[in-house]
Amino acid sequence: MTVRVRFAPSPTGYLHVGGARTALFNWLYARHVGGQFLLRIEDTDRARSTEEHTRVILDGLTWLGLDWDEEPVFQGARVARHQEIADRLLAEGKAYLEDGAIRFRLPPGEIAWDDAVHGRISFQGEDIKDFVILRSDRTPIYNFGVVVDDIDMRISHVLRGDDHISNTPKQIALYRALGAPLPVFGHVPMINGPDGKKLSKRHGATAVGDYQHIGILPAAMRNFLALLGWSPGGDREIMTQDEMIRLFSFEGIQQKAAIFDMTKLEWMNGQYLSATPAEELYPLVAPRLAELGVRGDREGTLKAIAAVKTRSRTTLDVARQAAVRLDATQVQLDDKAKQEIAKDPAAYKASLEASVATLRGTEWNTTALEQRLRALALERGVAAGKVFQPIRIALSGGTVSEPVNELLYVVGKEAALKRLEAAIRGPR
RNA sequence: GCCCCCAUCGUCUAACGGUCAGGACACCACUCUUUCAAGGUGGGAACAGGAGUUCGAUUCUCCUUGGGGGCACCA
Repeated sequence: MTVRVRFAPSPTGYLHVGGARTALFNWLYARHVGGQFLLRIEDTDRARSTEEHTRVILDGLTWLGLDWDEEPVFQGARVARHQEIADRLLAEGKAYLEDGAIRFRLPPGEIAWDDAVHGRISFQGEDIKDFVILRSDRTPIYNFGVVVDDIDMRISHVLRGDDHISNTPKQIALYRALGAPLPVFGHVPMINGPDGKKLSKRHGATAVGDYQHIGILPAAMRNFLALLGWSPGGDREIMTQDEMIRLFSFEGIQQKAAIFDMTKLEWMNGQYLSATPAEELYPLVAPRLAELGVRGDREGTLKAIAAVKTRSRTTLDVARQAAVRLDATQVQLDDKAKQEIAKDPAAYKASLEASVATLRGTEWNTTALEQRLRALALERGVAAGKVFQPIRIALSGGTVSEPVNELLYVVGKEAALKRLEAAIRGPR
């Protein structure tokens, strides 16, 4: 039997991280067993979904590196089919008419299934009310539409959020009434905000687009999401997509809701940033630089990216720091830098003057720069830091950066000397 | 109210009857060092509670408590 799993988002114009994770689990499973990953879009007239809304979902999945195997199926396009099946149920006496709507008659008795993540879950038919499958205007209700579509799509595994557990017995009853074989159901736990409540907009960024926007790399997001509620066992943290596919299993899925930890996501993003070559980061950073009004040539920008990426947590960070290196107008003294200068303005100035004097005749590579500045410190009888830190401040406006010799190199000789001279002329 | 799910450091988790309960994020030291980050070393930090089962329970069963979800002519 071919495994066919599907992700079924509502086209709300917004791909929630919880949904994205469910999609990722479905996708990982499909790829793990060599099956197919399909999409079923839960659009209806009521949800007033648009092409634009659907686009956001598909783009989000693509951004995360998830691909699908067949054209997405749209619930809204299958109304005639839903009506046909509902009428059949009505004719067979398995459903009845009430106020013009068709209501499914829920048989008594146990309804249980072996959940892929929870194990056996059992409900009693008596506890579940008969439910409407076709409204009086003959449009289908979700619980009915999914079942008909999933049967027609030959879905073998339904992996979805925990919040669907109580829908499952209703759907199983429908499968039975329709004489269709049951898929494997699996319910993955929710993702909660820091307060333990369902992750929602008031917790801040909850859409994958938000994370893309603040400069999270898709690979980092994917890795982080995979580890939220799933574990391959052991101590693995950073994994490639292939490793995740190879290691994925339902047994590793947690039964407990997880809390979204932004700090860890940023840490993970930092890991990926450090490991990603500047060339790959360039297309992500360049547009940010443009937004900041910085234009630099590709080569200079690449140098700047390489210099700052290990100290960054997001591509936005990278862009901000690169901007300072590429464009003097982006330099702004921060509070710590001001304090540092204020300790002894005269010494700050004197040190810079001495540095400028030696730097003018220095060959512009990191080795030579370090040698000359260290020699200068020796000459002046001060610790190396006394020479480096004023330069760092004058060049970057802050007290934190890559090693100063590299900073000088990245900024470039002409621009660096200009900045140093400006700093000597006057703090402002 | 009824039904269902869940419960290991603050957070993400490992453990599948016998471990000094391990790792990661965060935090705190120390170290490295021209600053910071990274790295390295070390530290504090958890089995919700109570009954069983067992020679032995974090692990199996039941109860309590606590959290979450669902009970639409929404999806």
